[in-house]
Amino acid sequence: MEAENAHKRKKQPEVVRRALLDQAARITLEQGLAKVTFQAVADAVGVTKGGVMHHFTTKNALVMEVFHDAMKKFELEVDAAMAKDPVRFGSFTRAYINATISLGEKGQHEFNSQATLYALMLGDSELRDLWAEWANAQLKKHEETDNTETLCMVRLVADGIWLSDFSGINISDKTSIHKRLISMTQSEKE
Amino acid sequence: MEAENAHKRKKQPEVVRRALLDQAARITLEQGLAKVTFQAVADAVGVTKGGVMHHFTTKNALVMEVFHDAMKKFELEVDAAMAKDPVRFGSFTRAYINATISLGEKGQHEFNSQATLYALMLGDSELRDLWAEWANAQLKKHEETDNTETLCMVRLVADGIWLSDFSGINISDKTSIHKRLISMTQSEKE
DNA sequence: TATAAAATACCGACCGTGTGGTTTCTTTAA
DNA sequence: TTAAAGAAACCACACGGTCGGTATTTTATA
Repeated sequence: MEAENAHKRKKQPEVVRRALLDQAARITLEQGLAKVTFQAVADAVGVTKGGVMHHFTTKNALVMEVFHDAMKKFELEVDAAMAKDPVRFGSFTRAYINATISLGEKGQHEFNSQATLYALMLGDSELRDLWAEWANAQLKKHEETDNTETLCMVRLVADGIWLSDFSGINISDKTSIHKRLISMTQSEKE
Repeated sequence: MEAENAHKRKKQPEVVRRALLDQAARITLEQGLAKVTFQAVADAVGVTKGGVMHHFTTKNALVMEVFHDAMKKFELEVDAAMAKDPVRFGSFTRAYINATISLGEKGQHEFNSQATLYALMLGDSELRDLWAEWANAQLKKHEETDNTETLCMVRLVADGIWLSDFSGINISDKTSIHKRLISMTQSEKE
């Protein structure tokens, strides 16, 4: 996607739109919500500011779309993982921690949808409300299989790990904790 | 602190400075780092933009001071709690969760230093580095009494709870979880 | 102790820049 | 040929930052 050919290149609205969403999400993760400007997103995709605004009329609209996109991705990821899980009890929590904790090599921020969600939500109180509503709905949706206190705590640890990763704090043995969390989801007694 | 008397009022640099730091922290918590402008802080304290800039030459300087202030407060709070704790093992972790989790009535954001730290740090990558360095140092400082995996997980739960509170997600019984966390810090076996 | 001088605290008008947003024009696909 | 996709040149405004001024404290000196 070169900027040089300028607007002589082939028109691929869906491709451009996808790229805009992806790059906006990337900038959010790497530099924070404040750095997500029309110009920055436009530059990242190789398009002009006007081009971005053709797809997303306002900045708020752009951010909202990125947020909804990440929510959708996250939900799909969780649902897919749950579908593959033979055990019902705790299946949501297991899917949740796998989607939240990135076990790759540390140092570089994982580009997962949960991280995008958090980074967006933490920087904007309007999004925070949206997020809270959606997250509470998710919890309700899976309360039949995942409403014990232990499972709640397991998810909270996952959130804590994400926070640590995001801010660059050392966790001695993430893999070991991950295993332990998984095993905690497998005994039904409280 | 009235704006009307203009600059004929009595000069109280320390009082003004304290108020500026406090209000900047409050705005950060309630509206995010982006809304912390010279003008906004000035208005909140009842002083002019120039007045703010007399105390903090640049915005970065202001934010840094707020951050250091919150770090200091948090450290004092933790150290004080540890000093009162008769048991050595896990004392840092107990102090940490008490300083992090606010058990007050939900709905309104607790104005604690840990929350300020997180809200600031999450919105600025430079602060994130500072934070990571400091937090890692804190961990090292207390590794003698608090370096087991279980204690680490307990602290991660506390972080997760803060995140949930901050974003407005329901946690069924926070008090119960809190008790359980405390009890988890009291048996030394892994 | 009285008072002049120096330093400090604070005000308010101003500037440059970058941002979100508007408008108009050009290119391309249907 | 027409409507969508995108470019490009704008605009208004809020923000960070500068500057010169004024009132108040503090300090130095007689």
